[in-house]
Amino acid sequence: MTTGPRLPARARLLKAADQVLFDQGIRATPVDALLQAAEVSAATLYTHFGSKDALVAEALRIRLADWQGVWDQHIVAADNDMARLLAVFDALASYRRDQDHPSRWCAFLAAATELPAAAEEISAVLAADTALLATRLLHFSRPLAGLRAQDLADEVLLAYSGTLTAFLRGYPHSPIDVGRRLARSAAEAHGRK
Amino acid sequence: MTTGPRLPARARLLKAADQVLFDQGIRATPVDALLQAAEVSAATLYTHFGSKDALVAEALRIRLADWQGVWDQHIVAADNDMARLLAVFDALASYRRDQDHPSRWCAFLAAATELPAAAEEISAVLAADTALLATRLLHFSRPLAGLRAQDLADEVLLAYSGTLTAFLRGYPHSPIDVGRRLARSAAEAHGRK
DNA sequence: CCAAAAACAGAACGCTCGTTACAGTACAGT
DNA sequence: ACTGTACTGTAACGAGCGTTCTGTTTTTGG
Repeated sequence: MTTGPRLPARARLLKAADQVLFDQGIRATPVDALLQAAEVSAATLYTHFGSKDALVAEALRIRLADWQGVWDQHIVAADNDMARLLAVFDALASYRRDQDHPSRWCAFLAAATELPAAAEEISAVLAADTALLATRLLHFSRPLAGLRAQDLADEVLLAYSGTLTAFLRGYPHSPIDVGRRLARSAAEAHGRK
Repeated sequence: MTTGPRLPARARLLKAADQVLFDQGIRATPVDALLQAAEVSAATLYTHFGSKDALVAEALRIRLADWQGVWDQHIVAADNDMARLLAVFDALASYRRDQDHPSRWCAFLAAATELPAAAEEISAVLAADTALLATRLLHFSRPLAGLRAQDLADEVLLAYSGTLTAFLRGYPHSPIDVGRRLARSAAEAHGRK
């Protein structure tokens, strides 16, 4: 534990939210548990965020930005078209290995499921995540599938989503490897034509 | 509307649970809404099931049995190895087309997400669903991938799960078709080797 | 060093939800 | 007709939750 000089209350709250909420469940975690994890008083939470939902939304936005950053790193490290397309799986592996971001499967999909009547704010993050994936995967699909790029991008997004879901199923065959294989064979199939 | 001679209370409850709970959200739907949808009084629910969670569990078990039945039909209708492997996607399409079973994406995955501290009873259904998928897909993979059957089965399960998740994302490119394509190219890739 | 802002602990409020209790009604089988 | 079972409508309870309030203490900056 790198306990440093103790973060300010707002940051502690966001960190606790990210670590507890998306791992134990959003609705299943009462505000009190969050306060305890963040070592913060109730009043502080509500002066900073106004509501639990707003804190959830902010934590989701930050998680999306973090995730995007990790993905970026794996993209620049890739040295060919196929590796760039598959970088999303390496990014997922490294993001999940990071103990700072435990989560049962996917924070965005979980939020959409747990808060169906979610404030615009919350469902917007899942939309943003989906849009980010769709845009980038389409971009990386072009050199591999040409006119069929959209089809390949759809397929890789599906493989990626399936990988996330496999964590929820507790399926034992290292989902990330399976997802990568699936995406690769889809890409090769398009390349052949 | 085929309003028949009105089902008994227990059946009305299970039907309402299946239709409302898995579409609007399990936790998001209060018991009162269920009672109203089933046209049943509170006492009746609790004499029959004992708790909301028990009703959820029973509705999930029935849904799994129904789904398995639909899948069965599409398996026997298939006339070659590839069609049998891909029948799971046709079954999904026909199950979703059925107005009796609306659901935002997948009842079992939703239940696992919404009720993380779920009674053994509830999480067991997701485990049973996963086991059913794993077993059957492995069986249908064998003639297509031989020794690599397990790998292919894992891949198809991932494609299937990804398809379900795509509904939650609201992704616009008919997820079932994408999933089927993905599964097919995985199978062909194994067949080639 | 002092004033202003930020954070604190803890109690309390109001609401929703799951669940139960109660008294009354429809209807089956014998 | 009688008895038991299934069901109804309504009201109430108790717990848990998100949120707010009060007064006090700590931190910060000029």
